[in-house]
Amino acid sequence: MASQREKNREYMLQKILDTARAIMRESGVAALSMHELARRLEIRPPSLYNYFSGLMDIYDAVFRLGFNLWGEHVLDYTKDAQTWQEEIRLSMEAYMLFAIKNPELYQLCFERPVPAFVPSEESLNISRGHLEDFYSHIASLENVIKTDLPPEQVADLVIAIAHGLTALHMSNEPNLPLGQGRFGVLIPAALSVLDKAWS
Amino acid sequence: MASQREKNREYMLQKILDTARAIMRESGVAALSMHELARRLEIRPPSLYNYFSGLMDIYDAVFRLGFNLWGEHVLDYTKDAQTWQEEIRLSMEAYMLFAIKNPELYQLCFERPVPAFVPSEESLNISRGHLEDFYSHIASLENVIKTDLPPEQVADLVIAIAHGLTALHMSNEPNLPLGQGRFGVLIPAALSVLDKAWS
DNA sequence: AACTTTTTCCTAATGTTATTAGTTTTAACT
DNA sequence: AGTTAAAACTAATAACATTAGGAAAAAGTT
Repeated sequence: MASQREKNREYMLQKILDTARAIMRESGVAALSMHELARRLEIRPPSLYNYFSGLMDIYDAVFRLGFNLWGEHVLDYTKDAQTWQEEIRLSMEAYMLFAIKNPELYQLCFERPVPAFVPSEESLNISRGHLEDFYSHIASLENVIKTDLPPEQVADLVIAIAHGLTALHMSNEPNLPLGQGRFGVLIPAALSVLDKAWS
Repeated sequence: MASQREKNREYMLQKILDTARAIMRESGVAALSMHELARRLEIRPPSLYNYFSGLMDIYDAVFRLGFNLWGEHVLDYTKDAQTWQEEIRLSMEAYMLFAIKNPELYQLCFERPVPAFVPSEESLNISRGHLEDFYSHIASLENVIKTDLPPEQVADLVIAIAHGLTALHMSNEPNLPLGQGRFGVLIPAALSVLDKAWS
């Protein structure tokens, strides 16, 4: 029983976030501005303050959206893993694939392209939650991965490799699909190294 | 036989770059502004245009400075390596150490904290030169590293791991010294994995 | 030491941005 | 149809980069 007013508000909020993402994707995450946003929505900049408390609040909403999509994406992409090698390969692929498919969300969530934007505590908690999930996922593989490293370090090392490969892929050949390009091609190489070391 | 005018100019150029680095270090790379710079130098903002063509030109000069220092730093830090393992360990340590000691240069040179800043061709060529150096360095180890990967991929994988560990160290615990913290501690772990895989 | 010239610095102005205050319009609810 | 709350507007402020044009200063020259 959402009132008409609530429905209108929801609709406008959605429209603002969609437009914000479009601007970030077209012109870079940092190109988002209240003026450009208002221009595309055919309203005056101050009207946006009826929906968000400021530009950073819009970034924060997109940040939260990004991590929610990220959570679903990883869960779905890694769901059929049978071995720890597959688990780690799919995790790395999921990371890079998310960046390729949603460059604006990847940049905002995993890099720091807008220095003035600092995610709110609430938003950070969402991202921390996903990290915890990954930690316990790796912890459940403790007995099958043959290494002296504690499971948190195994997880952190995997995260670091995935992040390194993805960051360099995105800054060199962001348009090449998964598995292609100077760094995109290296996920199997990284996995083979881990496999040889931990089997 | 530098004239007085040339000496004055050199002195002021140096003072501007030093102050720019101080601002970036204190308040973040993106906090650099002509106004703040002029404020600290006790001049009016337009006067800065006698020395640089604009804010982005100042970023470019610091970028170039950063890569020049980076080149010297790596050369010096890795000079005593005896084995390929040591070579790679020192390379990774050099990367993270440079970031810890010069966070403002690391961010500007290896991340993209100021989206409006795009390094000039001249500056990019300097950075490309250092990459080439690293490539040929790794290529010279081709016969001692036991892997099917071509040397460029070995180098890229090492770069990606070093970058991933460093980026995450800097966004989590930038003040902890080399070898400490969640990601700072992982260089030996990464090296052990590579050693087991490629020995 | 006086003169000339170039460099350096300044003031004033333009256009961009985020944001706030206060008011009017719109449209939902009664 | 009337009431009211939401959502839009205009106007204004303050920070910023940058340009134009002129004043001041310091170097180079006689």
